[in-house]
Amino acid sequence: MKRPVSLKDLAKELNVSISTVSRALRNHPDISPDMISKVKKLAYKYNYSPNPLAMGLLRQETRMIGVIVPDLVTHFYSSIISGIEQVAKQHGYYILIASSNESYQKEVESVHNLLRTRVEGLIVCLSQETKNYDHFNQLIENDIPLVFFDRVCRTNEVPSVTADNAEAARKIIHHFYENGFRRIAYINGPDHLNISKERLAGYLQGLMECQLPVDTNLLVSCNLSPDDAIRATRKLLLQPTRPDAILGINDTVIFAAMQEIKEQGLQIPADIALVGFTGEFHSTLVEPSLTSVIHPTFEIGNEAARLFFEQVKNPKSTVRQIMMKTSLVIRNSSVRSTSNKI
Amino acid sequence: MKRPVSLKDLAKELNVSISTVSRALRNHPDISPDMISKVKKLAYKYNYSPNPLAMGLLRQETRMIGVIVPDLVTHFYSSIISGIEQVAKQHGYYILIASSNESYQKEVESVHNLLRTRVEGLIVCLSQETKNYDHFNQLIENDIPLVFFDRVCRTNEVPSVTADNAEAARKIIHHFYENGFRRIAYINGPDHLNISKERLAGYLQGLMECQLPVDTNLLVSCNLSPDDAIRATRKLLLQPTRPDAILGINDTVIFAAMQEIKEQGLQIPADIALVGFTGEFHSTLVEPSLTSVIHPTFEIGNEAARLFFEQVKNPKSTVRQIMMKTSLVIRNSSVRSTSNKI
DNA sequence: AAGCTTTGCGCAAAGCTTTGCGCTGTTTTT
DNA sequence: AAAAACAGCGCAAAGCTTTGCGCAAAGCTT
Repeated sequence: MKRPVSLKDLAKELNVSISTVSRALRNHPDISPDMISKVKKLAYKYNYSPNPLAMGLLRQETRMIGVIVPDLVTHFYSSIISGIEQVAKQHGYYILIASSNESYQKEVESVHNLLRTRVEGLIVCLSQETKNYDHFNQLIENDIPLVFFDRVCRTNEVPSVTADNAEAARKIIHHFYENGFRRIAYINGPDHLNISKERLAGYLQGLMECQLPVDTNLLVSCNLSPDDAIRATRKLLLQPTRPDAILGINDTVIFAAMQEIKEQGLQIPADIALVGFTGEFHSTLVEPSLTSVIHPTFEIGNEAARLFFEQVKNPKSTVRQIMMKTSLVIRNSSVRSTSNKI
Repeated sequence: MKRPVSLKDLAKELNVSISTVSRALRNHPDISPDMISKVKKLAYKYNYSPNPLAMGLLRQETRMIGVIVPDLVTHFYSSIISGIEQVAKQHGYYILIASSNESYQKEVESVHNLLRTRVEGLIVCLSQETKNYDHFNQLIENDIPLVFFDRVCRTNEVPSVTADNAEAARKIIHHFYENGFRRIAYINGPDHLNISKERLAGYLQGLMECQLPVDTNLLVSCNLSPDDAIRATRKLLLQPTRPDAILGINDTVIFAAMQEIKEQGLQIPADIALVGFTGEFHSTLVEPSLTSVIHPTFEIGNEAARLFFEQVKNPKSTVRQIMMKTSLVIRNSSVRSTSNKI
């Protein structure tokens, strides 16, 4: 791999100093028009572009953002990453992606690795396992830009973008209620996650508003793996009186539930209605199509990046929390009417 | 954002020269044990880590790989990216991801942008639109490491990783044949793509081997969007004698076809059998579950990265083409027996 | 024609790291 | 005890860019 041409190379060929070449390329008034055009011509010929390493060293900026997500292969995260990338690009920034694979250990490592590479800051969605948040101290203490999204923490110190989880869960309960469902179960995620807490709160509030009793038998938790979701579903189905509707903390969980319910020969939504969260792409393709809360993933990424650049511009900017509106898309898994929707 | 500590900072605090600090941290024999431990202690205290920009400048390496994919949100690509990332990490490299969004224009831009940031090379899957390959000249002429995967070009100059597309398509035809299907249609992708050509070749060979006639009415093309796939499907369904089986160039296409077929009130696989390509995650969730050729995506990423590092180590290494074995996973969309598989 | 301004360019430092070489002061050799 | 060896550290360059300042030559003023 040949070394790219540098100012030095151009300067040598033109028999001028490096500074002259540098100034010529930037149209500095000290440089004669003749020289400017000669330099630019040569630069074009050799396809010169400034070395970002040198610039980074000089300006103390790398124009790179570290992004940590629980996984790369879920549509939810990749779509958010797309959203981040779009805004980053507009600012001339690149993103460095690291996946925690839902592991606290790997998340901590990723934070350190990314900081070592001198990213200018981090945009992070916490791993499922993460309960301790000390690995962000270094960022916070040194005013290194940091933004959380979806799964967040330390919200009084760190800006974040989340969905209106409680509100969304509330709406789902009302939707179930209006469609005649009364024994509404909820498969929650790990207790320490904000998304779990918020959605649970919405679930409870929804029940209250609909004057439905809270039955703790209808409340189960799982880590977010399909296997554990199946286990949780079985637990629900073993109740003396089965739930007639299940809300899942996300679509992965609800897909697993769906599989288990079918396995047991039950009909959806005749026997049990389902509603998921986050609106993975295949919601429309499963049978029956899945009612789900759609997250504006791309926009969440956009907003997260914008919060990031707010901090880059002003390290002491106020800590803002952005809450994104979700929308409940009603499909066949939660309505008993014979008319097929969507 | 505070500046990270540098060797200079450590040197000043210890009243020694920068070189001494640098050598101490690397256990250089010229440095006394006392000094070494003093330096290391301080470095640990201040959490020192070498500035990669300075190192990059010195060693003329950035330890970054540019990766260009048609999109970020498909499981196929994000999984391959995971595979690339794994091997990259092992080598202490980071990857810079750019999405072409299936646009030739954006692909060309991405190549230039990434080269400007001084990535050490590129791992690329061509966009659907790309028919001209000149934007890779710069890489090839300057021995900058380059690897293609899945959608490839200039294979005598550039190493690549592909799937055994022809073989896979062939096997699908045989599978259809064995299950009693005779009018087998194929929805192909853009003609200029190698994956289109190869799968078409396998389709034709499969027909021949099964002694089925080639009916050009059963051969339609689409760009890879769901909308165009629906259009192509309609065209097939309008035939005087409908096909009784459809092979799609990938799962996105076949999902669209599935939707359209259901829309028209036809049964799968009773009226029409389906087989897809690339094995997106939700294949198991659709109804009926989709028979599909599974690509070893993660391994494709691994291999691509390995080919990349072969070039990094030896710029003149031989141009290798790796072909990965796929596997046909048979589910319900392509078998008429009453016994449910998977 | 002498002095002043302007024009056009080069020097050098800073940002950070590694490393060949040189330089002291001490220890060992004979 | 003088010479040789060695231990332990610093200088400076290289990698690339920008920019304040200095300097020379040319042009201008009166």
